[in-house]
Amino acid sequence: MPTTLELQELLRGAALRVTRPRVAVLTAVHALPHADTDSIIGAVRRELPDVSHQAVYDCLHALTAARLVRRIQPSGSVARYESRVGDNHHHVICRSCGLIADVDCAIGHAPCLTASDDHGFVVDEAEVIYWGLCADCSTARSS
Amino acid sequence: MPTTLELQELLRGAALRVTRPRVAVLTAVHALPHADTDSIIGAVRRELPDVSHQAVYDCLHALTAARLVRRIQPSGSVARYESRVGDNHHHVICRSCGLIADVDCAIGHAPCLTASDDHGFVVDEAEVIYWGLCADCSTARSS
DNA sequence: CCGCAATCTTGACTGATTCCAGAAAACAGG
DNA sequence: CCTGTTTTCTGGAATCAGTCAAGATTGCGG
Repeated sequence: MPTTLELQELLRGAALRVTRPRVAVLTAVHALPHADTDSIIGAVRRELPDVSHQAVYDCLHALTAARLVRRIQPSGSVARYESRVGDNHHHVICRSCGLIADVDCAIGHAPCLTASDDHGFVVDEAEVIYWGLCADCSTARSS
Repeated sequence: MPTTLELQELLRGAALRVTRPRVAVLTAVHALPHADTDSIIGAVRRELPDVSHQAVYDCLHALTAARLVRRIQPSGSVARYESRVGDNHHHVICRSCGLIADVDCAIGHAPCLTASDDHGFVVDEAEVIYWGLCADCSTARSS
């Protein structure tokens, strides 16, 4: 969990102005992995009650563009954000309760980046989502 | 491209009633790979001008539940539907123009289904999305 | 300390998708 | 072929995430 100072350095390093809402949004994303926008707005307002939802959307877009956070959006879910960036990890998602967990790729560092036929595409990222049931839901269902 | 009769058989085989809108929706999904809902509504209405958008949504849900079509929803895009099901293929998506193409998995028949640490999840499907630039956009950009 | 932009606020708006209740159509048995 | 039951379709209204626009603020380099 980075300190406020470290987060400010992150922002400066990305050539972004350091504003209270941005620090609060960054803090929230670090504190709540895979949170949706609503949860982030809630967390931000616990510190700065008067931040508009618009500001949170703007911050999230700016942070995403600067690669300080990553946006993920599994089918049937609203946008979610996470702070782990640049380490090429993937996600397991529970079909029943929506729980999301991180997984490091089984194949290696830059996994699956080779499609068998790339149709002329220049591929720069492979995103993998594993669908299934989390431990709790799977137990609940089989009993 | 299956005939209308074959599509009707598909519906019957899935224990779904054979209705004109359903056949039209199935036809549209087969004819327009990766089409969004609007395009499908348009295609359906070319044959049956009076179908409501609600009926199309219902059909798509019913067909999805019956596994006759597959719903895909990449980040930042509306829901799209495709007719290839059960053959474990994946998608390349162009970041610039949104073009979607099919790719067979490079690793084999049931690829990537093994996460390195599954967190107790029972995984039943791995979905892979390759992000990049399609041939056209990549040419346009480098020139 | 100044001034320029970038950023934030407010509030309305869009567009995709869903919900609801009544009307209509399809399958099964007679 | 005909009726009843069940499922589907229609049309309209509601919801919800996310976006737009204009004006007020604020961070930051000089």
